[in-house]
Amino acid sequence: MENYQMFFPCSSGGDGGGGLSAYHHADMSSVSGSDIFGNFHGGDMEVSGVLGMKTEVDAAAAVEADGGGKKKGEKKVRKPRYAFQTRSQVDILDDGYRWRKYGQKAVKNNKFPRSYYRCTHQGCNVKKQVQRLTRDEGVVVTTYEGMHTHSIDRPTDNFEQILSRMQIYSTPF
DNA sequence: CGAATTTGACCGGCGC
DNA sequence: GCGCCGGTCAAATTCG
Repeated sequence: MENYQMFFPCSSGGDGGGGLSAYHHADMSSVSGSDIFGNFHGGDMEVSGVLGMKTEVDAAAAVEADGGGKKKGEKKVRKPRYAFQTRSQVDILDDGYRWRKYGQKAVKNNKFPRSYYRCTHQGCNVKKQVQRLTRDEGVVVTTYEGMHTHSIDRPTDNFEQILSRMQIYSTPF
């Protein structure tokens, strides 16, 4: 009933994301290694269509207000991270939600800074990251973290509409 | 006037 | 134990 926030419910088993596994911030100290999505399209594998997505369940800290005074034994709430790689020259990939930029940091492996966004909805602690690939400025990686607990504030007709919008921004020459 | 955005500083974790 | 990197928050500013 409340699963329309998922753009792509295709995160089901099947592939299990066996193709994409480059998103690891483990080697933050090592210069060569944290090439996020660097080899993603480095070879011949490029985003032909509109986006390349990777779904991964990463165990992270649980930061949820329980409202019940004391809370212990927090269940391992995995924070699903969804990375969308889109080909667009503009970083304003409006998916229909309201985002508030709360930080911007530059990455070593990227000459472009990474933007941190957060959902402005109360109780919706969804975070979004937007990063541009150094090798391809036309490629924007949007990483969604968390799940929206409210409906979209924008008239989202269909995925095709969003995709169409993305294509509009993407001007292939 | 209110909300959103910007930039800087601070904090925590991990590595060495 | 110290240093470095990444991430987040906070205050000030700007735009609508």
